[in-house]
This record gives sequence, structure tokens and C-alpha cells, in this order.
Amino acid sequence: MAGIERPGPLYQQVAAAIRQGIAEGEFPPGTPLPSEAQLIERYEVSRPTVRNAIAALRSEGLIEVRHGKGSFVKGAPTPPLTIERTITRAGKTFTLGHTPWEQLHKPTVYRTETTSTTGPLLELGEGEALFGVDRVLIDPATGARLLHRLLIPFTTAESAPPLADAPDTAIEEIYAALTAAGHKLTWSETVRARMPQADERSALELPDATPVIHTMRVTHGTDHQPLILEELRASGHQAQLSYRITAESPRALRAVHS
Amino acid sequence: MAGIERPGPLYQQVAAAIRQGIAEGEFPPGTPLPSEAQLIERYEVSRPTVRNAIAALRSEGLIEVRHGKGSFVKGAPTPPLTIERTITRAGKTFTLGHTPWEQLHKPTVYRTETTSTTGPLLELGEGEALFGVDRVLIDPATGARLLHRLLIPFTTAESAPPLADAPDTAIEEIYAALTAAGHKLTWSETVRARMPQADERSALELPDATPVIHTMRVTHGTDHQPLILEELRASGHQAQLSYRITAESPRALRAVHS
DNA sequence: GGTGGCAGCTCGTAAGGACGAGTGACGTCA
DNA sequence: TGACGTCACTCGTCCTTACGAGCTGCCACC
Repeated sequence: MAGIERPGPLYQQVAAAIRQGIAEGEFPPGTPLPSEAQLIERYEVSRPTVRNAIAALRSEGLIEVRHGKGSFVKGAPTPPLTIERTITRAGKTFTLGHTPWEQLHKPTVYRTETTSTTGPLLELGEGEALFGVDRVLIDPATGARLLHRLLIPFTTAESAPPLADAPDTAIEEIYAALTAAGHKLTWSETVRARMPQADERSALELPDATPVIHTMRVTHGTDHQPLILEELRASGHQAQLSYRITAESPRALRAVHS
Repeated sequence: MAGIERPGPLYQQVAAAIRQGIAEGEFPPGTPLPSEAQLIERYEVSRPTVRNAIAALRSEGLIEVRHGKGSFVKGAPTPPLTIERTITRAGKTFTLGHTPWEQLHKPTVYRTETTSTTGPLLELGEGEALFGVDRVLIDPATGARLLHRLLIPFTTAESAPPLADAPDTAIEEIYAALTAAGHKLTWSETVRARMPQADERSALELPDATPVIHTMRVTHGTDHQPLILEELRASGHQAQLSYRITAESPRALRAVHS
């Protein structure tokens, strides 16, 4: 390789040199890197070595490769869209999601069954009948996409009349219907970071090396019985979740980090 | 390739065949895949093709490659450790974290400055002086690791005497000290999913293709001024966060998903 | 019997050649 | 003038060959 010999595998040295070039502004965001052939000449290495280096930078999310065009430096990661998942106490506004989403299609409504993942959350066995409602939500400002899924057990749908007829009602209407049916709602939500599945990669238009942030929210009724399950999946590059937490009695802070 | 010709690149066909073998139980979790040489014979392809297929499976997190030993099918992802980030209303218990963590080392205490990320969260400019306290927490049951970082602005440390002397106090002691200093605490927390940086990969002992789940929690005082910033980073494979949400007035559910 | 070294397995890195496929610009032909 | 085909450029896939490095078990030597 041209210049000073550094330790480690050659392709790592090439990757480090390109990384440095990006950091120092030699390759500004949005511009194409030198082509593979040029990198071969420049660093005096073989094509596999160059491609290996490029693969490393790709998996770090630093660059993006477009067939027939070249390798492009990615812009600084856009400040991710914040999705409010918040509640404040006593009468203040209660946001379950960023407001101005647009729906890409009409909601997809289908019948499905509980799985080994969703069953326990709904306190049902496996194979119990559910309504499924899938939505693709888009933030008009940034184009960020969200996959939203609603799973409604038949028993819940029957207990709240509007649901059985039209499960593709807006979320707040569903909450309203459940409240009207006499339920006092609480929610519990788990958040995971994981790599996308193939269908998520295409639906969310995820580039390489992009994790998804995945939440499962269970709405509980008065006796804490699970009523519905909401799933939200978004690109880790485009979305972050935000929670606001209020404590009633500060004395309750014991028993943390023993 | 042996057998029926399927469409698409050869290495994808090989990857698909191995994927199928894993799904069908031919290669159970924990067992080694056939070696590269054997896969070459079996599918009648060259070594780069086999390695390309293996790289694809690796980046999906399906297998794990150990130098000198072989490629191993990963076990089903262990049910991740749930970290409670919860609050319930009015007097009930308030858990800021899973309780029985062990510390790997003594906390590392150092002086640092706000960055373009942490400054705005603490409502400070860039380059303002901070105490930093880093901890590596381990769940004794599963071995799951957590990186915990506490950033304390000097002004906060001065306003609560114990902090200036010993910033490496346990978290609940810090909250207690802040409360004793007259603050009525609230918290806001953001959650992101992203790929690890090199230092996180080693500190959390992350395998390939493992995202991290990263939370930033700001503790606010009586006038909502930011007091301290807590960062928590964990493997997406090992940890999930859990929130419990309670609403005071169900009428406040309007203005969701317009 | 114990211990060290070597052999033979694994994957990691590297070179070099060949061809296919996507893209865009240019020039030619109608 | 307009449309289409060609060509030059990009990256994608695939092959062969070679050697280095981590790991393990066998075997010979002490």
C-alpha cells in the first residue's frame, strides 16, 4: 500500500485510509468515492482488497454503493425523527405517537393467530384467532416510514362493538371504544433493537447495516387483562422513541442499582 | 450448483440452501456447519462463492464464525433480559432499572466536556465541564452486559454537596441527594437502535451484526432544568426495555394518529 | 508417564483474471 | 430534430491459486 506501512490486514488499512479521507473532508458527504479501479491504483492493492475495504465501510454505514454509479459518502445521519411515547400525570396531554403521520395505503385487515411471541403478551395460547391491521405510516416532512400493526383478539373485538365491524378504525377511536365499553386503560410497552428481516428491509427501504427499533405495546383493561397488541417498527437511522417519566413520591427511588 | 438451478446469484442460492438446512434441522443450533472445503464440494462452487454466502448468513446473525474452528449455527436468540424503565402513578414502586446488577469494575470517574450531542440535552453549550462516571454492569444470571454512563454538570454537583466529593455514588443516592437539595425530579428518556462503535463492540462483547439499544435519560429538577444525564447501552440481542404507562384521564387520548 | 512439537484441520487475507449487468452520455441514423 | 443504439464507465459475480494464522489432537521424544 502506498505510504507508511501500518499494522493489521491490508484491507483494514485501506478502509482506515478512506475513513480518514472522509473525516478530513477529502471525500465530502454525498460525493462519490474514487472508483474501485482508481482505489486499486491509488493504494496499489488488488480488487478483492479494495472491495473488502469498501464492504467494511458499508457495514459501518459510512458509505453507500450504487451499482453502475459508484460508492457515495453518506451524509451525516439525519437527526432521527422523535416519536413521543409519553405520558405525563394528571390531565396533561397524552401523546401515543407523533401526530401528523400519513398512511401510505389503506390499512390491510386480515385474520391471523397468536404466535409464541404474541400469545403470552396477550395472555392467550398459541393459535388463538386475531384480527390483524397493518399500516405503513410516513412522516411527510422527512419521509421516514413506520410499520404499525394492530392485533385484536376476537374476544376484545366482541366486547367493543365497533371493532368487530371495522377493525381498521384509527387507533384513538379504538381506545375510545374500549373506554366506552367500560375499560380503564393502562399500557405496557417493550422496546428492542434488532436487525431487520427481509420484508422489513424492503418495506422500510432500509440501507445496509441499519437496525430496526421494535416496540410491542399491550393495552390492558380494568382488571389488567390484555385487550390489544400494537407493534411499531421503524428504521433505527430514522426514528427514536421518547418517554417522559414523572414520579409521585421521591422516596420510592430505593432499590435501584444495589 | 448441485440440484435444481434457482434464479439469482450463485452465492445467494448457496446461502438459501444453508438457511433451509438450518430451518429444517439439518444443522441444529450450536453445531458447526460443514467447513468451507466441504461446502465447496457439496454445492460445486468456488471458495469465494462459499465465503460470500457465509458472509450473508453472518450479517443476518444466523451463524457465527470462529477462526480455526468453523462456522456455528447460532442458537435461538435467548429471550432478552428485560430492563424495567417504568413508572406507575401515585405511590407505587418506581423502578429505574433491573435490580440485581453487579459491577464489573469500580466506577471510572473522569472530567469531560459537553459535546454537540450531550450539550443540548443538558441545555448547556459545547465544551462545558462535566463529571463522567462510567460503569460496566453485569446481570449475574445471564451474563448480559450494560454500559452505564452518568454525566453531571459542575453546577449540579455543586448544588448537591455529596456529588462534588464523590460522583461515583450509586444512582439512587444521587437522586436522593438531588431530592434532598430541594428538587422535584422528573425524567425524559430517548431510545435509539443503532450499530455499535468499535469500543462498544469490545466492551459489550458483541458478535457480528448485533445492534445496540441506547437510551439517554435526562433528570430534570423542579423548574424542569436538566440536572444529570444518564446513558445506557446494551446489546440488542441481550436486552430489551420495558415501560409501563398509566393515563389519568382517558379523554386525553385525542390527537393520536390523525 | 508427561510434555512438547508437528501435522492437519479450520478460517483469514491476498492476488489476478474473466465476464455480466446497471447507468449515462454521445453519436448516428431516420 | 428526435429516437435509438452503442460504448465507456461503474459495480456485481465468479473462478483459481496461494499463503498466513488459530486450533486440536496425535505422536515421538525425554
